[in-house]
Amino acid sequence: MSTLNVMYSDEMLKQQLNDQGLRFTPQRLKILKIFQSLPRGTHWSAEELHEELLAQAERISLSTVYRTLHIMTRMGILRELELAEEHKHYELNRSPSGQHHHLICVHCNRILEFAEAGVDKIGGKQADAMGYHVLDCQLNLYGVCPDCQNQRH
Amino acid sequence: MSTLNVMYSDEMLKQQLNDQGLRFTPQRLKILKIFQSLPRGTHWSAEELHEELLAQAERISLSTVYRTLHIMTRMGILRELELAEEHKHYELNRSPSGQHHHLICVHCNRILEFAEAGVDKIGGKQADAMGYHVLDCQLNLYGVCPDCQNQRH
DNA sequence: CTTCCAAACGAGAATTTGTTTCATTAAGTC
DNA sequence: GACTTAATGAAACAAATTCTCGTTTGGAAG
Ligand SMILES: [Mn+2]
Ligand SMILES: [Mn+2]
Ligand SMILES: [Zn+2]
Ligand SMILES: [Zn+2]
Repeated sequence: MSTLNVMYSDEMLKQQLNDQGLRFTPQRLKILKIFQSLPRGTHWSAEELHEELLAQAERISLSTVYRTLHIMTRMGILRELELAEEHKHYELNRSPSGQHHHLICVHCNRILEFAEAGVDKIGGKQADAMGYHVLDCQLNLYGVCPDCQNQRH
Repeated sequence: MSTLNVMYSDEMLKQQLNDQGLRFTPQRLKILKIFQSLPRGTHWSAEELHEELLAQAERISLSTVYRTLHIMTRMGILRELELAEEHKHYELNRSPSGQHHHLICVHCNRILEFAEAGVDKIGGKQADAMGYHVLDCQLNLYGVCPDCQNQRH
């Protein structure tokens, strides 16, 4: 958790997997590479990741996509986001230094990111007070973006 | 939004519905009554609400349950929560005075509530800066509760 | 380098959650 | 009380995710 996950090398992934009794497979490496190649602010669903794999002529099943997303989330490599659509989104976990939060337009689903160190501090304090060990801290702001405010009828 | 929704009376619900061209039905009233009767900290899925209705011998279809949850969320009577399960949860909206956030155990799904005025302040500031009109501000802390930390193997 | 075994894989069935359709009912208006 | 249209219930449908199971393969051990 203290290293920047963007720098994950093949060897580091293999190490971290094997340490947990898990295996380093071409599928897992490929999926990590894809996330590392995405621009910041990209939040992909399992389906979107699968489509990209197909586009790159990688034959990785949807089952494996879902399995890998779960494992990498548990490992702290990815972050699973519950934004306001009917499916989950994933992004590279940039914590702690690059941690950020999300502003979601409930009309057009546009998502903006923003950094705010104060939130994580508040979250950490609250969790401590209740004896919880914090894994992730997500502030979601649901609202209406400027564009959607204008095209109101 | 300035009134405490817990006090919603039959007449207030009818008023607010009719003002929007919607109708005051026995089903909608019943669902509001149920949420008002629940203890704080109860977060119900559509399915759980439907089961309670059946238990009370109310014959309200699941379609109506979903429709009502959406409408009441849009009206600001209920709050829709994206906690880390595979379905949405609903609770009475107590904003702004009684607003609160959630601490979720990723092992046992236990949920604790906590109030923290600072979060909403930070959220409001960020949203303003980006021109968004905020509807809801939700801080979710994912972690491991004390019990689950102990029963670690 | 070969053997072995559990972990991981792919394919597809199954499940869960939520939405849509449509004929019927009933709320609100005059 | 009659009219209009929103709301309802039942059931079909759809999307997202999980499960099952036979096959493949990573990696440890010899
Ligand atoms: Mn993000
Ligand atoms: Mn709550
Ligand atoms: Zn928008
Ligand atoms: Zn727990």
